[in-house]
Amino acid sequence: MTDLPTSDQEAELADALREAAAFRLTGRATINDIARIAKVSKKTVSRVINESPLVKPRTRHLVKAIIAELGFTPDPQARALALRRSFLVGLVYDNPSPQYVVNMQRGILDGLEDTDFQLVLRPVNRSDANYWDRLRTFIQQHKPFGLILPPSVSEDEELVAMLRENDVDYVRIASVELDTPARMIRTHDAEGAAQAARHLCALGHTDIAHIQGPETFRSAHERRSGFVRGLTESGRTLAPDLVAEAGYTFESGLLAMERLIYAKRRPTAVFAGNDEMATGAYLAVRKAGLRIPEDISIVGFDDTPIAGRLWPALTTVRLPIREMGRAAAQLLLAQAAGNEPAEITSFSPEIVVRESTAQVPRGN
Amino acid sequence: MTDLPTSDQEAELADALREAAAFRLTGRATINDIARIAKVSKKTVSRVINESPLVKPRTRHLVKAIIAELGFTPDPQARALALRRSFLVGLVYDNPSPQYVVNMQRGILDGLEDTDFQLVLRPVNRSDANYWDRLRTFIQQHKPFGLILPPSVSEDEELVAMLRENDVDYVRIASVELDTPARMIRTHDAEGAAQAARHLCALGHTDIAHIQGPETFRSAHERRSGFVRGLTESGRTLAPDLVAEAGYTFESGLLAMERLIYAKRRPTAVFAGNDEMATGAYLAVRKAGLRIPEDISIVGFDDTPIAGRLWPALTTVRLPIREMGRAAAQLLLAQAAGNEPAEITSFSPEIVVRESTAQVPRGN
DNA sequence: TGACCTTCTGATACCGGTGTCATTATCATT
DNA sequence: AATGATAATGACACCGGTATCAGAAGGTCA
Repeated sequence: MTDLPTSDQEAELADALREAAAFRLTGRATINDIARIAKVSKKTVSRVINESPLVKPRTRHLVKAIIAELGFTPDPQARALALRRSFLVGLVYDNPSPQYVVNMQRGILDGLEDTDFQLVLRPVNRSDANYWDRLRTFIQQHKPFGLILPPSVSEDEELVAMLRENDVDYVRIASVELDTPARMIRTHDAEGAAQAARHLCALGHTDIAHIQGPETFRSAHERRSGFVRGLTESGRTLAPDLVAEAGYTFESGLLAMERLIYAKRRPTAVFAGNDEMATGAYLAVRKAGLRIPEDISIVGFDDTPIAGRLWPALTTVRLPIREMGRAAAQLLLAQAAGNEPAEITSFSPEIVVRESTAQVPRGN
Repeated sequence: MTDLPTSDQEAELADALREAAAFRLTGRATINDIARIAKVSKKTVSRVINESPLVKPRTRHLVKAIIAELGFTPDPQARALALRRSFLVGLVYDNPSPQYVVNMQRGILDGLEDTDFQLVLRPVNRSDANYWDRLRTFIQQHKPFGLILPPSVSEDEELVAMLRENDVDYVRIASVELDTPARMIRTHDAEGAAQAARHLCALGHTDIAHIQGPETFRSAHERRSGFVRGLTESGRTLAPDLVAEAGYTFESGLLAMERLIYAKRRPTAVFAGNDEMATGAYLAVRKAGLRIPEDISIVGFDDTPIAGRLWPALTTVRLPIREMGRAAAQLLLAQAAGNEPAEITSFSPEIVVRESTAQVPRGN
């Protein structure tokens, strides 16, 4: 009965809206203003904002109408204070590839669009002894809602333990299964690397080298072991002297490639652990007066924007980094809403064949 | 007399520190805890935190000692609520060059390091009609401490007016003088472009083209007019049919270069308005089967990381983007502290000659 | 010594929300 | 119509800081 529209109720609503309209230009409305105009307590308004089921539909409609009329949005600072938790989402990274990070940022921003959450950047230096302390200080001060941890930060179990202690949500992005489906985005790097191996083998290469990422990155291991698996499937092996370790950076890729070029047996194809190192490899090949792909084929990993800008365009293993960022943000929001996905969100990389790979040169 | 150290005072301090130490592991301290232990009111503690001169030295030392002992830091959310102003610094950008933005981010993060301020990212789309509304909503909700406005957002006077109305500090980064020294970082793009012109003229080029940035960017104008000035000084002119407008993006640079290559009179040198477009130009030149720099010399602008990763390495006009970001952050902090610089902070670009430019080809 | 002026300090309200818990409507039952 | 159970609401304290303003402490001067 009570919830049927009655002229009585409509009059009440009209009255309130009139009052709201009059209030409108006074400045920004607060929960108190809404409560006063709706003639309810601020707690009831708070309930409406938070979608509590404990509000009579009639009341809810009235309050919502006034909120809409005044364009009211709750103050994030006040909420943060009361909830002991802010609306910041931190992206913590120690990633040597800037391209990777930008793309991830974009994805996270996509996922956070039209929410109250703000993305804040927390670059760290894992090799710095007090990186840990600084991050803990940040967390305890700013009480971020959650953190997004791309590789390799995602692999730091101590860090994660600290987050749990401090009751901060997080999402880990990694190439191995490290956590529950609610807290994890998985990439199948090994599979992508195996595809790269198959591609090079299909082109007839046998002297195949690998520029490996740093030992401290799980992804570097995954990519290498997947690559080895792919080679094995095709009856090839990865010769130990054709593996050069580098640091996922351009410069280290350049140096690693130089070592390979001047090795006893020069490879005809190289798989670099990421695009950044592949770009360095390009330069080393050019400096040596060799041609890509005629003399040496190169394959990268990630498919960051630079891959398509190089010449010849880089054949690489595409990881949908931006989409991963978006998924990570959404996963964080889902945690907030209490929704636990049943399965790990995972992304499978796929090789993108461009122009940096070709048949093995004759005479080899 | 009162301020001389007395055994009495030392005893008081020791007592308080003992109590503080005992408190230590109870959790995170608040201003109330400090006040209780120091036996002063919270307002006095607040005064000490805010460096108010109205506190007796003796009291100040006592309170500071306890703060240090407990590692207390004021809660940013509570402060934000009381001050009606948060500790967020927003980077608002609508910049087609991701490299530019990353570098700027880094600089800002450098400048904000070890402060309470957090960098939040606000990418916008200036051509989107409601970009303005979204930004206003952000500002009114999150009450950022200040915003950093790189080109081209910095040129939007309406936006700036809105910021003033809402009492938000800001720093504008632009190639023209748009504001007071306290709110402005200036780059002398025209001078950099003139250097590019002189460089190309010195190499003997006469058929010189320009890939211009979008009309909506002041920097595009500055760079073009500076370039024209440089050419004029050397007795050359910029032929209208050798100007191609593009959008500061890789793809648009590619298309613009293609137009130039297939123009009636093919240029022997091209000055691109930024590195992103220069990268596109590289690809167009390669696709046409031409060589850099033997057939065509290319100069970029910005010196983003990609410049050194291209082959041949790109000759470009270096803008210290990261340093500019740091300076912008520091300027914002200076505004907070009430320090007004007397002169505009400005940065002069400088040409970096690499391998993409050479003597004009024989026969031209 | 008392009047008066500074310099310090603290009680209290406030910023704009949320949590707790008691109280009031509302409804189904008997 | 009275009863009890459940749904809906509000009073009040609280989150951790800052602002206001009155009052206390200390110093100067006649």
